[in-house]
Order: sequence, then C-alpha cells, then structure tokens
Amino acid sequence: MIAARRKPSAELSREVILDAAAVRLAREGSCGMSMRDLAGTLGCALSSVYNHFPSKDVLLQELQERAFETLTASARRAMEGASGTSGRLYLFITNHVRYVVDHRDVMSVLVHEAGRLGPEGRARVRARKEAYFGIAHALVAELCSAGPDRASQVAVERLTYHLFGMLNWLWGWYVPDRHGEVALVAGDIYALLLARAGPLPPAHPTPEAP
Amino acid sequence: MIAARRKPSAELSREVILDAAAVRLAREGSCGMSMRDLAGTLGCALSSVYNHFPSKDVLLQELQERAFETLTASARRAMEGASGTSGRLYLFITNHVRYVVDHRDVMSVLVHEAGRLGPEGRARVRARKEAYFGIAHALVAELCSAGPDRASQVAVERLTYHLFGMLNWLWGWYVPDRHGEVALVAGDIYALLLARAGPLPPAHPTPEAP
DNA sequence: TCTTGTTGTACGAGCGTTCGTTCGGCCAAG
DNA sequence: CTTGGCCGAACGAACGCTCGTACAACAAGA
Repeated sequence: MIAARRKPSAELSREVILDAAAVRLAREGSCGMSMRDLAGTLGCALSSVYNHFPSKDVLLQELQERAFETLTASARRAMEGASGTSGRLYLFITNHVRYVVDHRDVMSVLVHEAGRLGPEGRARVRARKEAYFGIAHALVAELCSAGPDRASQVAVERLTYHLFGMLNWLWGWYVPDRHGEVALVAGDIYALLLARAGPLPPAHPTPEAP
Repeated sequence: MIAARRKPSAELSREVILDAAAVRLAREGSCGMSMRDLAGTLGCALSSVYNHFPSKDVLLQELQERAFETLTASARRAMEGASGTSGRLYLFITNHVRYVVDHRDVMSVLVHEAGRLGPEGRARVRARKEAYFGIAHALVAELCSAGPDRASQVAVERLTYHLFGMLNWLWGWYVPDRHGEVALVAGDIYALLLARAGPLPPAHPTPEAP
C-alpha cells in the first residue's frame, strides 16, 4: 500500500555496481569508500550489494581484473591496424591514452589500489597486469632490436617501465581540453620513446662535467 | 614499586612518529593505518601519539609537507654542481631517483595519499608540490627554448608531466640490485628527455600510415 | 639542602561513530 | 507454491579521538 518500495527501473547488476564503485573508489580510495556509501550511490539497500558480491575485497578484485582484461583486449584490437613494430607501439600508446580519458576513475583505482588485496586476489590481478605489460615489453624489445645479453634485457625493461610511468601518470594531470587532444599526447610519448630507442644501450650519458 | 612504567630510552618525538607513520602508510594506505597500529609500532600508548599531533589528518599533512620541502631543498643543493641547463636537469633527475631509493615509503605516500587531505591541508601540500614541479618545468622550458606561444607552453608542460611520470613511477618497480644503479636509471630518463627536447613542437608524428 | 609549584609527556579507559558483514522475512515474477 | 532478488535491522569489531591522571624534570623560595 505504501507505494512500491521496489524500484522497477533500478536493474541492479554487477556491471552497474562496478561502475559506481569505480567512481567512489577513485574519489575516496578503497578504504574511504564504504559499502553503505556505495549502496547509497546506487540507490539500493546495503544488503543488495552483498547479493551480487560476497565481499568488498572480491568487488575490488573483480573491478581490477575486468579493467586489465578490457585494456588488454582493446590494445590487441587496436594494434591490428598496423603491421610494423613502431606503428603497433603507436597504436598501443594511443589506445592506453584514450582509455585513461574514457575511464579515468578505473585508471585511478588501478594505480592506487593495486596492493590493497589479499594474496590470492593480488596474484590474479598481477597475472592480468603482466599480460598487459608483456605486450608493451615485447614491442619495446623489438624496437630496440635488443640483444640477448643481460644488459640489453634490463635496459629494455627499464624503458618499458618508463613508458608505463608516463602512461599511468596521465590520470593525475591530463585534461584533453587543457593539454591537447589524445593524438597529441600519444604522439609525445611515442616520440620520446622512439627518439631514444635505437640499438641499446648507448654509453651512459654524462652531461657536461660538473 | 611496580617498576618503571616509563621508558627512558623511548624518546618519542615528532620525527620518530613521522618515520614510523611513513612505513605503515606505505604498506597499508592512509585509511588502512590506524592510530592504534602506529602507536603499537612505536611501542607507546595511543594517546601519546596524540600528544604530538592533534589529529591523523595533521600527521599525514605534515609528513607530505616535510617530504616536499626535503625534496626541493636537496634538489636545489644538488643543482649547484652544474651551470648549464642540461647539466642541472641531469642533477635534478639524479637527485629525485636517489630520493626514491632512499625514501621509498615516503615516496609511496606522496604518490598515493595526495588527495586524502582536507581542503586546507591539500592547499598547503599543493603549494610545496608546485614549487618542486616548477623547478623541473623551468629547466625543461629552457632546454626546449620554448617560445611564448600557447602551443609551445603546453608542449613544455606535457613534457614536464611526462618527466614526473617516469620519476614518480619508480617507487613501484625500481630495485637498484635488479635494474641497475641510480646513475643508470637517471641517465635513461635524462636521455629520453634530451633526445626529444629540441625546438618544440616538431610536427605531430604520425607513424607509418595505418 | 629541602620543599613546592609548574610544565611536559606518558598512560589506561572509554566516548560515540562507523565499518564490513549477516540474517530472516517480504514481495513479485514464473 | 516456489524462488530469487531485495530489504530493514542488527551484529561484533575497529575506528578517531578525549579524558582524568601519574610521574619525571626543572625552577624558585625558604
């Protein structure tokens, strides 16, 4: 009698919950977001969230897993557009930059809450992350035509980490309207990497003597 | 009679508390570290911590303020060793890399908990951060001999952000024993930047057509 | 030298609040 | 009538923080 308590339009689902969780997590951190706040954002009861996820940890873990899978899949799809190594790298970078712009909240969670999981969840997420990292690593290695010696291997690894440093830092500052469109930023990072990536490693550069 | 409850060797001070807090904060995040845990780590009572800091927020804020002041001061001191722009940039980078190695915990806090403050504390920390950012920004601008036009300005800003992306990402992966000593990594980043930084901006590089 | 008052730091106990999670019942769709 | 999704209510635990107190160190007056 007292009107319908059920909201027929709600359509509560795992996807909807994950999307809302990403927003709150990005804004307040994994420990700052309470399950009550999340339920409030969703306009449903606290226990309804627990009908779809058995715990907060699982929710956080699934969010990260999906993000890395989406990222990996979209990267592979994007790279089909080019055959050469440098072209594929450019498309990889562009895809990542676009992902940061389109899913800033998720990206923030990926950067901040990586280690806030149990050992089992962390392992699952890490596997996805390494798969994604591996794509870029292989491209950089090809681009540097790195030898099998340890020095070259480590140099390539460092270069790949630097690439991800630039890419992952974007969430903290990049605003397309202020800093230029996606293609511009992607071009920046691509150019930085390409200018450096020749036969590696050149002698360690010591600038003009102190 | 019941023996001395006071620990004469404890010497609880703000410095000691901040150091311990950095370790816990890096491991568990600002919301994961409880004041009780911190007191436990210090081997003192919870209320004793509150004798030195009025609140958790103030503690977190002071930790970040001190970190940026230390970072800025050590950068200025390090850069006195060179006169040219590129030499100063190299020393700036080296100083930052060394700081990450020596104060990994603090660095982790700086990256993760930047936005977890009240509006007033955030403003104070931001001011310090911008002072530090400004040093690198000026160096990059000089190095690029950037013109006053908006396109150049934005390009320099992007380049500076990319520099900090590489530098700040270090905390997550860099292990000197595995990836080479500080001078090697600093040389990497320096070379990446220098190879790119000429008269800016060169035409946007579109790699071989898709 | 002894006493006395003040100050700074440490302490245990406990305040009110919020956390993640659970549970039993209700209601509409099948 | 069954069932799956949703709800309000409540659990114990942990949270940030405060309170009144206790003890050492020091300075001044006697």
